[in-house]
Amino acid sequence: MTVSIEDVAARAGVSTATVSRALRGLPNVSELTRERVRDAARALDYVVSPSASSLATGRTSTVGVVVPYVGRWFFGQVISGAEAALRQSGFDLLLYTVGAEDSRRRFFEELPVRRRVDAVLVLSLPLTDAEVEAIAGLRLPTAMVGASVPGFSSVRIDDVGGASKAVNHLINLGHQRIAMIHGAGIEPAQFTAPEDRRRGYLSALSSARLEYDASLQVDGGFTLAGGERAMASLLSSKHPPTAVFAQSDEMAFGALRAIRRAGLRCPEDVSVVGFDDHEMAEMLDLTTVAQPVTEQGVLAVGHILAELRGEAAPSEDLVPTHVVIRGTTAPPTAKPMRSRTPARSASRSVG
Amino acid sequence: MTVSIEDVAARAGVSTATVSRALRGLPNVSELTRERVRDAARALDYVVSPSASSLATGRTSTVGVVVPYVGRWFFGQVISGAEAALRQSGFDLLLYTVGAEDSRRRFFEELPVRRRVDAVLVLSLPLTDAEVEAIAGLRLPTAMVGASVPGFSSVRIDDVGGASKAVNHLINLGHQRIAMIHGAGIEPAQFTAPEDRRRGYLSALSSARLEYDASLQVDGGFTLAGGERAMASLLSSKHPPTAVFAQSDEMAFGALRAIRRAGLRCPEDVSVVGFDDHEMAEMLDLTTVAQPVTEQGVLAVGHILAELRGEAAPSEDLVPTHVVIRGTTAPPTAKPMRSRTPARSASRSVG
DNA sequence: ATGAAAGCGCTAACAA
DNA sequence: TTGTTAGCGCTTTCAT
Repeated sequence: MTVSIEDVAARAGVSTATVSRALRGLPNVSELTRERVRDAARALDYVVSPSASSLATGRTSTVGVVVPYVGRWFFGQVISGAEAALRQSGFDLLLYTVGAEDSRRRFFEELPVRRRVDAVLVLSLPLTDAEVEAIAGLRLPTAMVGASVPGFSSVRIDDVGGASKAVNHLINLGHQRIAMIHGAGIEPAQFTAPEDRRRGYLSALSSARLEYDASLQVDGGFTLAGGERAMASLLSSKHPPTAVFAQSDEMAFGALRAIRRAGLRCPEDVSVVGFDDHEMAEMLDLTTVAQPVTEQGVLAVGHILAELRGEAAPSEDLVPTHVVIRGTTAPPTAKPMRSRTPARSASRSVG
Repeated sequence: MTVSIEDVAARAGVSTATVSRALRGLPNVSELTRERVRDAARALDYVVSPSASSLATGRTSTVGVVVPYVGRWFFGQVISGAEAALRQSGFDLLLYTVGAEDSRRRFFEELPVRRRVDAVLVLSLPLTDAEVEAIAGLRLPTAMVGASVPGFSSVRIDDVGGASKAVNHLINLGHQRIAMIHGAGIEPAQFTAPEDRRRGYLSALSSARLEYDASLQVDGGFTLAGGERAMASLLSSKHPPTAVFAQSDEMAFGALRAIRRAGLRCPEDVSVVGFDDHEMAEMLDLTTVAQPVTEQGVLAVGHILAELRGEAAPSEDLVPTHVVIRGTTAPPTAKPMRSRTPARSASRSVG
């Protein structure tokens, strides 16, 4: 029923070995034979059986991509980049979504990628030590995006630099009380973004000799709702900030909503900077720190392909970010926001 | 180096056939032997070789998922649902992104899924006749999401019903001039959503005996920017609508931006309803038509699994939608928006 | 440059 | 219930 290499060999009048060589473009095949084989293959509509071929070679031409969620903009973009790069090199992409706790546990316990893939790509997944060990036990080229683990290739953005750029932007506008909505929760150590972004925040503040106020740092759990809660709590503190740096755009969106619901305006009453340049950031006119996204997927694939070719040892990429200035940041207004009564409105200067 | 079924057989003191049977849970294996085999396998950390096994069986335990883009919320959600359902049944998911024109062409020409998958899932991809034929030539169980092709299983939402619900909501609020931002561009015939949603729109209008005005239908190309342009053109027409039904949330977001930029307010000046219940719809307080998303992926997988088991012929699912009322819809205000001067505001009656 | 043949690791028919 | 054995379709020495 299905046409095999033997059929092609018969039709081309050569051995199966020659068909194999000819079709894979190996040298040591005369151009004439190669052409004849190609014609036969085309005529029979022949396709190699990947299973037979990987059984024989031990290679699968497949890369496993492990990701917490598809469906979140960021991951989707990175996957796109990775897939394009893989496809171009003749690799297939096997997807493993491990966002849910049980699927995650199962993945690392059973390691379904075993024997199925030549390499692994782990996207933005903060791994526990045990998980790192499980992956390492695979002894497969592995690259991480958004996390850095010794012994593995990784692609990350310059979180420290990005955060301080964001905060510097606020400082340059004249803000002095700058809060941060962070996402440092119970995440395992490999997820360095929250800590790095905090370091960037702190270093920008201290360079500008601004006072350090621990109460200005509040957890938003990297979610929209969390960002909203965090902002609400900042707005109801005794001495609210005039500007907020959110460690992610989603939290910034939540912050914007909290501001709106509080009857305040952004940027007039509070400035907000996000981080990511989420697809909706432009829509919401959010000033934010942009990072190359698709590109990170491409770079990560570059690492594993190089390792597969035996060309390179694991290495790390740090890709740059840049601030995109939009409408949610402005100089602080002259009067404190808690006195927004009509009577005094004349006392306010813009910018 | 790698442990094979023979090693397990040796250790368990049985034949490889028995190991195979025992591990796959086939009957005709005594519980005692099965246990011994399991122990041996566990002790040796044995995993079957998928390539060997599929070479022998002809099955791959893999399903190819073809999608225009990952990275768009909707597709990501559907993929999530599909992946979970597949994983649960022991299938792997091979991802094919064919959004770019060249990757799409390559996919349908070379059909890289041949010999690699047991079934195919096509997500929200309007296929040309030639493409449909290519897929059909695979002779593999195939399911479509968001499109319906004779001979294939499909899962779609009730676009007609959803659209008319949305428009009825506006009508019930008292609107009379209701525009539609659609996405009927050059899409191939399989993508029925734009046309179905238009039918729902028209039927709601005619049931309410509202006049038909072709100039109220404008193309937004299913993108945010397109929606913005479409809204801008509606707002600059001689007789602007008081409400707009956008065929997708993304276009609705664009419409909201156009409204804001025009210095108008939503819903005071114009009401807007979207379609999808995009993750950002809540954030933007957009009234919209919600559809089950993840579930469509699950249902589609159900179809192909049933076909794989030989249990069912291709069939179609039509899943229901419901309107989620949020803050972008309200009764039309008493005065026409082009005369937003206090003097004339009394001259208009509410719906 | 080409061919013969031995696997790769499993499954499934058939025997026992 | 278990074992024997013949493939599944390819790649890769090793000869020629």
